[in-house]
Amino acid sequence: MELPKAYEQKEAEDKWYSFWESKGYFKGQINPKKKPFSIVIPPPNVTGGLHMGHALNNTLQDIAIRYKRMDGYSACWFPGMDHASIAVHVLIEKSLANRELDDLLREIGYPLPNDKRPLQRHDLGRDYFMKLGWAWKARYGHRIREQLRALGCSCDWERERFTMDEGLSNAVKEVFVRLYEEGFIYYGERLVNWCPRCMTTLSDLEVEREEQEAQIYFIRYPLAEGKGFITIATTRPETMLADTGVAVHPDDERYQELIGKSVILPLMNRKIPIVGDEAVDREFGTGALKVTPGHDPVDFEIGRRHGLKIISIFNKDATTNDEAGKYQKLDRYVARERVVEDLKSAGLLDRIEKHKHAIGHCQRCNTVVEPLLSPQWFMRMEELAKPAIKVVETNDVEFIPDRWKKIYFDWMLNIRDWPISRQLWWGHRIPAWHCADCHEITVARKAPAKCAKCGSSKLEQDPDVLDTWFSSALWPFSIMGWPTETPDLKYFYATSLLSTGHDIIFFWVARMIMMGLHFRKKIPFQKVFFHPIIKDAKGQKMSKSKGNVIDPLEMKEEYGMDALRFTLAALTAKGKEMRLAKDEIEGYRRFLNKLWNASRFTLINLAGFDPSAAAPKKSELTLEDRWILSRLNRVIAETRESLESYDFNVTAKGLYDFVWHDFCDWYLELIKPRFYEGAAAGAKQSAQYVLHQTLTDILKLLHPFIPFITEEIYQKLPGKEAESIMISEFPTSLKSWLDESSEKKVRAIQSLITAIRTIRAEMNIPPQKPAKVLLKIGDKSIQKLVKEYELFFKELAQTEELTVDAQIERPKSSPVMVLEFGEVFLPLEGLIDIPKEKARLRQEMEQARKLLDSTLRKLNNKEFLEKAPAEIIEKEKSKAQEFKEKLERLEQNLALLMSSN
RNA sequence: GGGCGCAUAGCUCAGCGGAAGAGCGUCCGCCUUACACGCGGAAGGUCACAGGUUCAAAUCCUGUUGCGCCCA
Repeated sequence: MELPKAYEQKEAEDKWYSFWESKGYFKGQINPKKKPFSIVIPPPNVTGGLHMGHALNNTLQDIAIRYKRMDGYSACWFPGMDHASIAVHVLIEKSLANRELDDLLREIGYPLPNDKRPLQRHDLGRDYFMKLGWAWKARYGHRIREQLRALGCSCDWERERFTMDEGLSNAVKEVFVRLYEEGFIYYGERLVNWCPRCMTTLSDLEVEREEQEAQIYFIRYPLAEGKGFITIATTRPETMLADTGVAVHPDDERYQELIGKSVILPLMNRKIPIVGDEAVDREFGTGALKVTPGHDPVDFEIGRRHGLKIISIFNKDATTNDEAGKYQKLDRYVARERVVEDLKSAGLLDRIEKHKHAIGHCQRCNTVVEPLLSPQWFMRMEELAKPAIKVVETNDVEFIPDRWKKIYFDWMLNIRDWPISRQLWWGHRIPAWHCADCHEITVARKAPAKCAKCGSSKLEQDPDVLDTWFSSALWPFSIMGWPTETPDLKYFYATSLLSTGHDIIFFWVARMIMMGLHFRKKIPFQKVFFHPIIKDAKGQKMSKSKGNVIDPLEMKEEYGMDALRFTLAALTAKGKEMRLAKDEIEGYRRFLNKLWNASRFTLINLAGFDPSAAAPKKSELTLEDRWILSRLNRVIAETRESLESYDFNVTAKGLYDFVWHDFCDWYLELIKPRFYEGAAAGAKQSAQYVLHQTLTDILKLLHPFIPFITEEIYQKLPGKEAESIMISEFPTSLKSWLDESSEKKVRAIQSLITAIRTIRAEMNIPPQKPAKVLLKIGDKSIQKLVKEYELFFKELAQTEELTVDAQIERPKSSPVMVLEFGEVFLPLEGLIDIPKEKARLRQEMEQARKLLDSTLRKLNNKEFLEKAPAEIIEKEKSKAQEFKEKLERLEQNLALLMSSN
C-alpha cells in the first residue's frame, strides 16, 4: 500500500478522531488487572474559546495519557469545564450592556425591550440571569469541547463534568455544610477587598498589584492640646474623612510625648487620639500614620488593637456616603480633589511628593479595589494547610519542577483565612438561610422550613454565591461522584498527574490538596507538572489587546494540529516561560513532512514484504541494520526515560534527531542499493524487515505527540498488530539489540564519507561527478571496513576508485581532510587554491592543538592522575593519542603543501 | 522591602561537574526517481562580570551588574 504524495492533514485529523472515539478507545475502563493512570483536566473556564496556553497544557496531558494507555495502563482522562463565576458573570454583564446576547435572551424567552438600551443584570432578575448563564455555558461549552477534540485530546467524554452540574453542586453543598459544622467556615464582618465595578468581594489572590506613579500627601493635623501639628503622610487623602486615630511607633523619639494625646481631624473637626503601635514604619513618610480602620487593612488591625472607632465613608460603588459630611455623593477621586483643595486653603497641606506604589486592581475588570468593611463568609485555612504542607514535603505529592515547592510552602505557611462569598449571581449559591426574626443563620443541605433557633419560617437564603475556586478545589473527587463512594473513586483516585500552569498554584493546586486530604484523607494527585507560560516571540504575554495572540485553531488550519502539538512539546523545557512563533511551528511541520516522505519511501519498498514471515536471524542482518536497531533501542529507552520525567523537549528532540538524522539521512540512504534491481533477495528481505520494524516503532514512539499523522501512516503498514496505533503496544528497549561495535563502525564510515563530501564541496567538485579517493588509514580493522563497504562510499560520496592503505603518498595538488584515524586525499586534475587550503589546515591545526593541550594539561597533572576516576583518565589518554596523531598528520600535510608549490 | 528565576552562536533556546549543542537565520554547491516542506557542505561562541571550591567549572558556591516573575 502506498502513501499519497502529500499528507492531507485536515482530512486525516477528523477521520481518525471520529474513528478512535467510535471504537471507544478514550473510555476509561475499571480493570483490576491493570494499573490505573488518571488525569483530571484543569477545567477550562466557559468564558470563551481556548487559547494557546490551553493548547499547550492539553497537548501535554494527551501525550502523557496516550503514552500510558499504550504502555498497558488503564488510562482515563476526565474532561470538563468550570463555570468561572466572576469571569463569566462579568462577561455576561458586559455583553448584556452591549446587547450582544439578544439571541440567547430570545432563546430563554426573556421579553426583550424594543429599544437598544444597555441591559443590566437587574433588568433580568436572578432567575433569567441564571437561565442566561446556562445558555451561555451551552454555547461556549460546546465550543471548548470541539476545540479539545480538534487538539486530538483523548478524553473520556462520557465522564465529562461541569462544576455546576447537579452532582458537583451537591458536593459543594456537602463540603460547605461539613466545613461549617466543623467550624472551618464562619460568617463575619471583616475588611475585605471590594471591586466597586463587579460589586463583589475578592480574595487577596484575585487582586493584582500594579506599580503606579502616584502622589503622597503630607497633611498637618493640629494637636488638640496646645499649639502645633503632627504631620502625617498618605497616598489616599480622601480617606482622612474616616480617620479615627493617628499612630506613631512607640519607640520613635520624635513623637514620644504625643502618644496618648489627641489631634483635631481637619475638615471634620473630630478629636481623635494619637496611639503608639509597632506596625508603624518609622522610615515611611513622617513616621506618623493616619489611622483609617474602615478603609485600610493595616489600619484596621491597629484600630482593633487600640479600640478605635470604625467609620466607612464609601458606598459599594466607591462613592462617598453621608459619613463623609459635605463631601458625600462624590466619586472617590473627586472626593480626593476636594479634600486636597480644602486642606490647601486651610493651610494644612504641607506638601505633595511623587510616590511610586503598588495599587490593587480587580483581576477581572482592572478597577482599583477598595478595602471595604462587609459581612462575608470565610474559611479558616491554617489547620487545613498543615497536612497539605506535609504531603509536599514528603514528596507524596511531587512537584515538577520542584522549585515550585518553595513558592507553595511560603504561601501555605503564611496562609490567611479565605473569603469565600461573592456578591454575584452566577455560581453556587451559599446553602445558608438568614432568619428575619432572630437573625440566626441556618446552614443546611436542603432549604430548611424554619429557623433552627427560633422556629420562624421567615427565612431567606443568603444571596451570595461561592468563589469559583471553592468548587474547583473539589474537582478531583467531585468529578468522580463524591460524596458517593463510586467505583471510579475507588479505582482512579488519587489521580496520577495534574498538569497546570504555575500561575494557579495557590488558587487551585494548594486548595485541591487541602480539600482532597480533608475529605478523602488522600492526596488528589501524585504528581503536579507545572508547564511554562507561553509568550510571543518577543517574550510578551499573548493578549488580544496587544494583538499578538497565536490562535491554536488557526495554526491547525495553517500547519495541522500535529505540527502545533509537536512544536509545543518541543518547546516545553523546565523553564518558567516559552516563546512561540509561527516559524517554530513551520519548522516542525517540515519534520512531519520528512516523516511522511520517509514513510512513503518505506511503503514503496515494502512491496512484496511478508510481515508474517520469520524474522531474519541476527547474523543475516547487515552492519547498517544492526546499527539502526541499536540506535532505535537506545532511543526507545531515552524516550521512556524523558517521558517519565516530563522532559517533553528532550523526548521531542531525541525523536526528531533519530528520525531525521539517523533514519532518513543515513539508514535509508545506506539501504537503497539493497532495493536496486539485481540486488540479492536476502539483502532486500532483511532490509524490509528492519525498515518495517524501525518505522513501526518510530510511529509508536511519536504517536503520543503527533497522533493523527502516525495513525494515518500506521494504518497503511502491512501486518499491523492492532487496529489502531492508539491501542498498540508502546515499544520496549531490548538490551540485546544494543550493539556498540556496529555503532562504532558506522560512525567511522560516516566520518569518512563526510570528509570526502567536505572536500568535494570546498573544491567545488560537482556532486554528480565521480571522484578518485585515497584513504591513508593505519588501522587494519578500518581498512577492512572501508573495503567491505565500498558501495556506501560510491553511493553516498560518489567515489569511483577508492584506495585504502597505510602508506599513501599525498598526490600533488590534492586537498586533504585529516581525521583522528587517517587522512583523506582527493587528487585533483586542476589546481587547488593553495592559500585557502593552507588557511584551512592551519585552522584545523589550531583546533587540534587546543584540544591536545587541554588533555595534556590534565595528564601532566599528578593530582588528576591520582584523583580522577580511572575511566576518565583512560578517556583522556586515548583522546591525547588521537589529537596527537591528527596534529602530526596536519603538520605533515601543511609542510608538504608549503614545499610542493 | 522579602523571595524566586534568567544571562550560552545574529535570533530563540537546550545542556547544569569530565572534548561547547540544536532549530531558525547567514554563506557556498545541488531539481541525486521518499521529500526543494528537500539534499550536501561551511562560517559563527574568553558560555554576563569578579572571586572561590575542585584533579577538572558553561555546569557547584559567593558577590556584582542587567533583565523578568511572585509575594508584601
